[in-house]
Amino acid sequence: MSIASDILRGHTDGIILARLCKKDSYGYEINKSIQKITGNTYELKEATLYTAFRRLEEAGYIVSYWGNELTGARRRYYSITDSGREMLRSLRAEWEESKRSIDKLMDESFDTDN
Amino acid sequence: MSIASDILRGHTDGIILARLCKKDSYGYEINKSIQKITGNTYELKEATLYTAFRRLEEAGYIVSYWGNELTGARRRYYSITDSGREMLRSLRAEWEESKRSIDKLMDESFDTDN
DNA sequence: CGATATACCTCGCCTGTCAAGGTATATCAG
DNA sequence: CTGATATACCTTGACAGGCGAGGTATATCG
Repeated sequence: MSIASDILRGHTDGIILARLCKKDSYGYEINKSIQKITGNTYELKEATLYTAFRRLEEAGYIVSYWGNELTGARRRYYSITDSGREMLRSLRAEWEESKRSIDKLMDESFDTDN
Repeated sequence: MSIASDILRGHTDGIILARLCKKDSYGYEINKSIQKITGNTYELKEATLYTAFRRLEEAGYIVSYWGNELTGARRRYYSITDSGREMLRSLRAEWEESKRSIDKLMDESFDTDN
């Protein structure tokens, strides 16, 4: 099962930052690791991924540099900044909070008496 | 803390259907109950709510009818259809699945060895 | 030599959110 | 009686993120 793009939206930035918080990486690798971790459930389309990189770099959350591969295609590496780490912290908190809310709202047993 | 609109997106339909699965209701009441349940964390803006009703009704997931209030402003009630109940089942499943994936991806302790 | 994997990128469409604006009824304080 | 607030509905247009479709280049393997 693949996840609707409307659900992906809003998590893209956090997911990328979370990956980069582990280690510097590049587009292709990040994409593969996301697929691997989720067993192909969650997939960022390339266009989505690269627009996200532009957005995050412009916002100062990541910086990029070219790798010096001696063979194969060139890679553009990304590195998370302090400001990016802080953003990530806040996105994780938002995720926990929204998860709780959505769980309540989607739960069939939950009820109000208003 | 309020939740970013990019996270709301993708859950709006499911949340509305979940509310209507309990009982027929109308826009204003649904909105208030969402706020109450989540302690004002999750808030659908009116414009968003009413666009969602149009969308869901056009898709055949809900039907509407005017209430016969003897006093106060008129209310348009919504009722979930069989097709809507089926959609809700599938949205709940998608939520569980995406929650698991995003949890893994946002988790700081999780790692790959690729 | 053609297919496949790695690796990058952009353009333009589509869709859902929402600020801003509007309508109408009822209640309550001053 | 007047103004504020709550209830209750609605539309328009701007905006932003996802992504289909298209493109480039290198390396490997049958």
